[in-house]
Amino acid sequence: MFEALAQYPDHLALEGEILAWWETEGIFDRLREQNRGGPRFSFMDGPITANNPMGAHHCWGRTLKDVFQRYKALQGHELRYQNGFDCQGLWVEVGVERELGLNSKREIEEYGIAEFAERCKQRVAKYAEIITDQCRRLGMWMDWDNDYYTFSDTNIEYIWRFLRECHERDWLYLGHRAVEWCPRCGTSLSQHELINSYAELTHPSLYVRFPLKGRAGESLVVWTTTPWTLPANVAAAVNPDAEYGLTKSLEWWAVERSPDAELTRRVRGSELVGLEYEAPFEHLPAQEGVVHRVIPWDDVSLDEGTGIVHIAPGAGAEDFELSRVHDLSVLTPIDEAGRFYKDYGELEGRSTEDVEGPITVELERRGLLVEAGSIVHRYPICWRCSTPLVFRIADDWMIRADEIRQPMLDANATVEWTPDFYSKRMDDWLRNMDDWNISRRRYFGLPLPFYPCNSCGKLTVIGSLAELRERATGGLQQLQELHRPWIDEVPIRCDCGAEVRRVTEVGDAWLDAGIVPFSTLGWQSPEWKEHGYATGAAAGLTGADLPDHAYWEKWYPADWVSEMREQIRLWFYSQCFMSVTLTGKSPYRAVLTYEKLLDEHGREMHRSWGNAIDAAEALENIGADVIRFMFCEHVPSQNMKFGYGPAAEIRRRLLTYWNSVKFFVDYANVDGFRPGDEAPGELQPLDRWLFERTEQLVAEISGQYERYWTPGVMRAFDSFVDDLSNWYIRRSRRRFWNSDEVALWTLHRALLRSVQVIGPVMPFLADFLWRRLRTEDAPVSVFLEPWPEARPRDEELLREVGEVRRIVELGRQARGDAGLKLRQPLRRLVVQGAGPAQRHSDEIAEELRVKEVEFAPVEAMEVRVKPNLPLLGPKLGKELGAVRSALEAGEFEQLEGGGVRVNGHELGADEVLVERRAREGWALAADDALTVAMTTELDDDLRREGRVYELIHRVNTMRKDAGLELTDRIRLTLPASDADLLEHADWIKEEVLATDVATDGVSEPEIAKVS
RNA sequence: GGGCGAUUAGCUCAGUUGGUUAGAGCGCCGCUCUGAUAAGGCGGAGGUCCGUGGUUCGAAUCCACGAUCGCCCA
Repeated sequence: MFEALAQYPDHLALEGEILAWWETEGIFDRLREQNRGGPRFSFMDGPITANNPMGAHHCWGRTLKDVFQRYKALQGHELRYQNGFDCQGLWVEVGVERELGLNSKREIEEYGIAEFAERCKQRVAKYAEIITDQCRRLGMWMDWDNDYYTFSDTNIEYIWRFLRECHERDWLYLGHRAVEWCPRCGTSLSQHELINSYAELTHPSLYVRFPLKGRAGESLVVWTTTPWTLPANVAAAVNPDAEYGLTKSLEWWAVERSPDAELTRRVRGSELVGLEYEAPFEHLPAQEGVVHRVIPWDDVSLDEGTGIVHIAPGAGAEDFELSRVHDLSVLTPIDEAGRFYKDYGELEGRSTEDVEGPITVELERRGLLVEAGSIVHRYPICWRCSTPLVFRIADDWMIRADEIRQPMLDANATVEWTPDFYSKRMDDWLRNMDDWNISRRRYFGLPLPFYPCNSCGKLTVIGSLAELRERATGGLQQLQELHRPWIDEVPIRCDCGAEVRRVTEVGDAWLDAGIVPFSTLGWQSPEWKEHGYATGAAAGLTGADLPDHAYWEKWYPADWVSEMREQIRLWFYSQCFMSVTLTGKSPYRAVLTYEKLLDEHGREMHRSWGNAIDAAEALENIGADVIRFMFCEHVPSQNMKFGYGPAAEIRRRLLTYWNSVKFFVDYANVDGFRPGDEAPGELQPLDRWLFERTEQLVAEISGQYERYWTPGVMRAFDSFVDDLSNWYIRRSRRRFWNSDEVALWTLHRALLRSVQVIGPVMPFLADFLWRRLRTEDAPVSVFLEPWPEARPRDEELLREVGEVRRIVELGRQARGDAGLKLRQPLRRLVVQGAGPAQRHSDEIAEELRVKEVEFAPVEAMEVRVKPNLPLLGPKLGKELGAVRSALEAGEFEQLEGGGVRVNGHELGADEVLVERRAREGWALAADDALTVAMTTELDDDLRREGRVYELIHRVNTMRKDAGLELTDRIRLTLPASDADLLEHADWIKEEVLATDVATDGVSEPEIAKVS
């Protein structure tokens, strides 16, 4: 017996059941055991930040990762299944700050860096556990006890090795420049952290007068949206080629920016260069000795502002660059927290926002304000805490990118990207990448192993813990892990003999993630250490081994990685940077990338908008299989609209498949069917077709998995389910009622195969169904059954049945047009243009309920003759246009055998397409290849048969309404007016399972159950 | 300003070598099947396949230019 299926799948319940069963039976372990020693499939998991529970968008990537790992495993590959957690850096720090209610670096330091680090570790441990549970619930099979944690000492040491390599190549330097700075976090951010972090903000829009010296009454007018930068002004830039004009109120503007003003003088920008002016805040101590001049700058825009740009090198990136060219003073107005230094008078200690009002008032008071308003524009904000960023001069540790740029481009050329155009995005990023700013002035992160010596000036970069120990002058006892504050208490001896302390900066978190192909695979580890990866902060969190170099050789580089698109400038980049530096080649061979998750109306998901769906919520309400189905069906290069509406649709679509299985189980059980290896009899044509159709499914789906293209997998599955349900099962229903074991065997086999190939996408449903359908000698789980090999297919048979289905469709269309419902039998059907479908005339007759089927030319009125383009295009070339219009105009002559003569060409029957219309007494439908026509005339016999079909339908509906079982027998009583139907009494009895049928004085048919 | 995508039915989206009447799901209307039945099937309405040029016998598809939107760089 097969265990019966409920009427509808309860996804949540069955997923819970399967999840528990996987666990108790150790299915995943058995799969890994089975594949041990198989060909490797190396997948490298990009670390997920263990700082929050998962959002719905995480399920996208996690689904894809699991789908392809499962597929490869089903093919017998050995996999590592190592999951990774991103554990340190600004992200985690900000989470902990919020948790503790800390709001500045000063408060963190007061709280204590050691305690703060402990809280960071606790937070990571907590969310790693939550994320793990959520991934499990999603059906992800990973080696959950052996995750990598990027804050392990092992990981840190490998980054140290990389940094020392950079130092040996002379790529490391301390950059001095204007950088984007988060005043709340108190650190600069690097190029790849700025993207996507913009907000529409309202800022002041001020037009300010800079009085020119020695030009009585004349002023430059500049425009600024950052009044706080005015106290640091040292120059004004004009476009040397642009035209500037003096207005009647003696103000200089670019002519283009003041088109309506009456100008008293016009000059080129170059003529203004060198003039000196009075800066609005030159009375401040910080401004002492600064000469304010007009400088030329080709990039001065004439699209906004006044065409004259105020320059503050200490508060803007381009301004800073200009300061080098023109030897300008650099005034740094604000400190790490974004507050004014003390030589800025009464601005001291105030934030950039706080001073906006006072500065505006002051300008107004001194008559320097031409116009004040406000502007809404896109402005960069901190990616973690959303504080608007400012520019600051800072000394940051940088890695030079120029030397590695071309090798990285070369490496990227070897990578197979899906979708392929992302390869160009990566190239573009690489061509444009700046030097890598790796330093963050923070607490819980990778400690940069930089020890600059104040006495001899040498920079020592420590490459390993062993080296640190060797060179340490103290502090080793308290070094519990390679994190602040402990690491800061370990000074080293410089080559010159001086004691040197580490710089206080920590590293960019993308160093942590990028080193993973080395740290987790034991790149330079001389020996295998069991559980050796769980070092430092990761101790106790994971049982991961530290493998040896041979292992690295085996598993590097990854065959495949998959992350969202923004990882191009993050993980794909940092990983590639580090790999190309250390090995000269790309760390991954193939990449699958996907876009962004939006809500179901296409808006971004935001917690504050109330439209965000987190993973827990989605899993509880939608279920894992349906979520996975949705992600797999979606084309990854497009943003995806996710929500409960689309989920409900998927659930409904899955019903057809569920019903197909349920149909099989119900009938197999009625008959006590036990499937064997071999068919229990000769396959009928339709069985052979389904057999081939199933082979085709396997081949198609395998091909789509091979190209990492889940939409192709889903399309193949969808069309198979349609063929299975709406052709094979429907056509074969009668055979199932009659316990035809060959049909049951064929259907069973098709179901097993389809369950198997869709298993990677919907693992719960697949195993649930597999467990009901499997034979006793089959593995208990679908994931322990080797992937089926697609055998050579009988394409001819697939085409043949395709043609039959097309004929039936056209026949239904013809019936519909003529208003003849299917219950009314018709006399004759003529099909023209059919090939192999001729072997299926009985099936066609039955589907279309006609008495005779004839394959012959249809006699019909010919309406139009059209050229068969694929044939005639190549043959006629330019002539085709003339032939086409002649045919359209009816200027042709018909030939024997269906050809035509037109414009001097003789075209064969296959080279033209004839459109027809039905004659009187016929219903007709046609496409280009096939024409189907049937007689519409009814005689008494046909009408009577039609009534019998109506009766059977009605009685069966009554049976159902009366709640009878499929096997219950009835007695049927008909009204006297239906006496003529008794001619078909045997047929009726068979169809409604009646022991007898008779007429009586009833007005409507009546049924009674026979006990 | 440079680069990468997208633009197809009311909505959501497919469309892999250029081919006749451009598809699917949802929604709407009508019909229909019925031992899969709170499903299924058929049909209809609804498309200048963003626009303009070009290549070609033939373009949603290839090329160029432009528009709009999204993303990346400057």
